[in-house]
Amino acid sequence: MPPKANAMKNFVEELKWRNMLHDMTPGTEELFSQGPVSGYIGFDPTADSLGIGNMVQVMTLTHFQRTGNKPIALVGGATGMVGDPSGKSAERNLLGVDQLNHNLECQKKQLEKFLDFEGANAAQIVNNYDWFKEMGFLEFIRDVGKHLSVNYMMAKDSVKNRLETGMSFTEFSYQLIQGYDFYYLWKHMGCNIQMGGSDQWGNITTGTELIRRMESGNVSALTTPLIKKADGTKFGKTEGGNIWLDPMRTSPYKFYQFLLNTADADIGNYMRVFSTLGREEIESIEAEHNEAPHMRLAQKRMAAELTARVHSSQDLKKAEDASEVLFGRATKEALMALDEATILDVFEGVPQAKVSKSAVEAGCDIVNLLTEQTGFLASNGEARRALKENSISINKSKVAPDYSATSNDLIDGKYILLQRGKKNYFLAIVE
RNA sequence: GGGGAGAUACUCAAGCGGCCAACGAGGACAGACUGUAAAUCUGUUGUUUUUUAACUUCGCAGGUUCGAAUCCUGCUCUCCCCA
Repeated sequence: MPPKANAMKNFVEELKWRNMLHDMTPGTEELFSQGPVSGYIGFDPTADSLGIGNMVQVMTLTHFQRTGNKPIALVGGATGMVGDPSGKSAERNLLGVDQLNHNLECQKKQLEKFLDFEGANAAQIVNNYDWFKEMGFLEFIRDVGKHLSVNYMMAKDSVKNRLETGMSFTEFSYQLIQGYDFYYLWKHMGCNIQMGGSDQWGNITTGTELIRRMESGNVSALTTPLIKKADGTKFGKTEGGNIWLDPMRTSPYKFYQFLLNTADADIGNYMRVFSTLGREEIESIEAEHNEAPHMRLAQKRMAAELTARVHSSQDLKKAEDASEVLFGRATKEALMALDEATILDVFEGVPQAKVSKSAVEAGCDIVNLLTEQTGFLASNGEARRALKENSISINKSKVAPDYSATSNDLIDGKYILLQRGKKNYFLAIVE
């Protein structure tokens, strides 16, 4: 499914115009000028799904592959057992082995969707547990640990920041484990560069240093800037929590909505990072967007592309339909025309309650429907207040306080969409 | 251990015997406006079939009083000062 590599464009150049280059070791550009490169990025199995934040690194690999290079995605079966101290102010709790393996498997499946496993520069997914499981402690500290000084390791920010508050030996040794990964991939798979977020710079350079000291190897490191919103807040988080790639955690609809709500100030940057569109195309979309920002062409375009890539084009279609019904000028007619499956999908996650059919057929007073029948609103007083505010809609049309719901209001003979204001939905299932 | 201050609705914070369902601010929700944005303006924010009405609420339990969030007693908790 991922697009084939296009004409051999230079990866570093590609990252530069996408604003995705934060730092790289000297000699990195020469490395790419010599032909296809094999490189890797590691993923930490802290959860059983990748979050949208991880998409930055997924996209780094995607751009890497599209410029003709061979990507390796590493899932951290071994490193996950230890815990990366980077950016953490306190010791991490270790995950149980079962949990870890579960997370690993789930992340691996997700990663498989994004890379191309065919052709000359086919992607690979590896698990560092595979080469650590055989290795004994003595072997490791003798063959690997001997090459780096504690002084060197202590100079890393991830360690330095913890000297005051304390840090276990386990976390201290994390960089060595990750460094050895790089060595192993370099030695056995010809991997010449490790990439990652800028917070990984320290860990990555431990690897390049290790390779230099162990076998005088010369490899590169490259990091991408941490993506954040123009207002300085963290990307990928909402009041509702993290945005996940797993549809069970974050529905495709919510995923789509999250992207659609991107601020104008961020959209240009996001398009560069998250889409595979070329420079000219992005610039022309931006120009068009600036002509009529309220149309949010850029947001729609990016949300569509990413939703389709992460989920599927069917999921995208549903998300777009759902958005149209919820936010567009969808009329009562459009809503009434929806089939049952779409309704359930659109209103998945919307609070629901069952209402007896006989009550509705007899004509159900609106206040009663809002409170006793459904529990949508807390009290009769609140319901009356809301009605007075003209904020209650049934099936997208406003209703007066003296309204009575009847079977005419049923969608597909069994649903009534209640709404308070624009954003609060409630689905009454009548049966 | 001694002394002092306090506990009020989602949060902060007035009230110190009747006019208190309780000022005000923030938040939240809604309406107008709008781009499913921001800002702004307006309204609502204890329950009860709209009410000049009733009921439940001001840490907990009692008491004084025609009447208490407001006074008294005990309890619980929080904070501050001196040891």
